[in-house]
Amino acid sequence: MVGASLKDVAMRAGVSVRTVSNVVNDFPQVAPETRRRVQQALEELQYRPNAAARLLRAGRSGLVGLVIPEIDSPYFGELASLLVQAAQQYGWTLLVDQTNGDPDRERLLLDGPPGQIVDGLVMSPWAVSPAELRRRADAVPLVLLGEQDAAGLIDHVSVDSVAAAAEATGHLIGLGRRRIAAIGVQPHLANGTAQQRITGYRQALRAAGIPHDPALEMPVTALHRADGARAMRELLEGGHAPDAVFCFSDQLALGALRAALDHGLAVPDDLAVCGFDDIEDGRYGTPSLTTVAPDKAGIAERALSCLADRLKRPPTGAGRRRDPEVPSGDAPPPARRIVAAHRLVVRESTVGRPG
Amino acid sequence: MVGASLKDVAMRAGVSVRTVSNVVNDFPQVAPETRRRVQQALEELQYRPNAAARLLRAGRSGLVGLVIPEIDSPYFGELASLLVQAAQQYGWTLLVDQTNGDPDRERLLLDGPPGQIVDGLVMSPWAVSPAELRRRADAVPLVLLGEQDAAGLIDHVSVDSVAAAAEATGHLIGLGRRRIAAIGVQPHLANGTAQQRITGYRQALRAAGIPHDPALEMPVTALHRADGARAMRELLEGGHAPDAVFCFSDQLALGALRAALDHGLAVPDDLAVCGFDDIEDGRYGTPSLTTVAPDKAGIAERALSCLADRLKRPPTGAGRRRDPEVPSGDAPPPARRIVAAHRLVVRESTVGRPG
DNA sequence: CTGAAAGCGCTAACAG
DNA sequence: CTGTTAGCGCTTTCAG
Repeated sequence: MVGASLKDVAMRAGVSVRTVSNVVNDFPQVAPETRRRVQQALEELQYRPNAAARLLRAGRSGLVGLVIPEIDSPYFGELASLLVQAAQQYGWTLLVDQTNGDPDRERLLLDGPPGQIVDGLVMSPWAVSPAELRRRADAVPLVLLGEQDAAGLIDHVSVDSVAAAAEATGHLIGLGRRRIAAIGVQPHLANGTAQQRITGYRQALRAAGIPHDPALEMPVTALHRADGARAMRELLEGGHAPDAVFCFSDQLALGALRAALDHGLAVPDDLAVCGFDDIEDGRYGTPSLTTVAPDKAGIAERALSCLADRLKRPPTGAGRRRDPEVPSGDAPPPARRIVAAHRLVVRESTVGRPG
Repeated sequence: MVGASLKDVAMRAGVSVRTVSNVVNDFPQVAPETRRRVQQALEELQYRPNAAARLLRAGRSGLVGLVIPEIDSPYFGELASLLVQAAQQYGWTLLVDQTNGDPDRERLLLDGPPGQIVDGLVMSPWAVSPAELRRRADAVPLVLLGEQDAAGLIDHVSVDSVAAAAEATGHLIGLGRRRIAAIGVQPHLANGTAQQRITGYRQALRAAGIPHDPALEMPVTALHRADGARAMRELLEGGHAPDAVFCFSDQLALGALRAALDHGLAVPDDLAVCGFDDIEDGRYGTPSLTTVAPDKAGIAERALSCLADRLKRPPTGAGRRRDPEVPSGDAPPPARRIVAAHRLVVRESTVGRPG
């Protein structure tokens, strides 16, 4: 006893499957009396439309996927949660998967079951290049998250990292700091996040006439607390002690903060610390963390609305026909680059306790 | 140009779909030469098996679902990440969804697209009762996470929360504390987590001959930092100042910690704080947090191995026939209750800085 | 307004 | 070893 099919319901109600289908899908052209009978049969048999069959035939599952490098990681966690909720507004169910930044897994999720079953995908790529993603975007409507330079190839939403990093650095400069370190350089990653943030950082220094010291730009392998702590320790032990540090993520900042405290430094008096992401831990730690807050809700909302626009076009399913000779009438709309808002949130780690 | 089907490949290779299917599924009985030809056609046409069709026909998608109340929330985030990785060992792709503890959404995910498309489900229910879940477990193999009393109805893995809470409380008592508060009572929730932890807490107090003071047992509406901070403030302002507090989650503890610090208390001297979950924030905060560490990797591994056992039984797909008259030979194995390990991790929030 | 029937892409009897 | 074919459950065209 696994589930009743349309046929079962049709037999019970004494109608054809067509009519049952019409009722299930709320099509108007059904006589009230017929509809009633069908609905009763539906109820009695506990009918649930088979998602696989629907998908095969209609090419729509009502599912959208979110593919991110790490689910644990407060930033992506918060974003995922917001996307799940935003998706409900569109009548979609959002499913999340994790790549760990592994290129093979990024490809697998795109090509395999999740990518095929889903009506559209929101993805934050770390390893696969925009050009390669572009090819898959023919198969699944795709919206990218993050700063990688998709160069107009794919729909894409992110904050202006260059400007945000410049603001954060400017805030530190405004506090009178001069030896400002940057933690979070990641030359090996395909996504341009770190690249853009270091650019903004340097811009702000230059604008203030502060010479740029490469020894203060710390690379990391990942954006976690441990990496931030390690970088801070190196800075402190290397004799390059800064009087402020701008970290490319809150997790890095939290790690750096802990390392500085362990080192006997007072924050913010000896060292001002600024992060990026505005995760919850930063708000409740001691001292609380000054940070760049991307408009996460806005990012979620705009990513999905962007996806919704793509999905207005014909579904990829059933009646589809792949005929290279006959180009599909109207060209797809050009890729969009959406810039989400951000703001600098000043807290204790740069200005101390109020009162 | 959406994708080549088996038929397309068959035509190109000059064989039947059967043979192509055999090659794709790595069946041995294919002549080497034929196999080669087919493989080439596969390659040229960039063939990807259609997941929907496969699922419809074979009743297997290779996907498993994880349904949790909140994706943001470090504990579930870490668990989700571990489950994603463990699933790869089994050749499954794990998809995560969030319910916010909403009963309707819990049901929806079980009945609708995600629940139907997936081969099995790992779920941490908050609102739907075990009895109701039991009914759905006929449709999807289901493994529960957390403490709710499934009473032998459904496979189920969790730590021994009573014992763990007693250990944590015992640690506080061993430190010489006597006015030990508990933060995290949740009488309204269907999952028995809070209930079990308060039970362990009281057990430990009783064992130490410490009278139990209801004014020290603080209810919360959610397990977040803000709730922990609020409860702590009430405790402090209500004149019931404790000398120690056991919080039912690390997030609560982190919130309580911040509130205590804001209040001018020294931790652990004036107030010792212990949490539950061992999330990363607790390890890197100042002071670092003493906590009960559930063996998350073990939970993930055992949940999936449990699911794997269920999946050895016939798939729910295609050839299935629902005939109430003919009971399916062998009864399903009885529900299992798996207890995962935990240990108390002592850090600064109860014993101060070492050295 | 409703029925009959084709077929989405795949797997797996059932032949040969 | 390989070909033919019957569906899985659904949507949808085409007729009434």
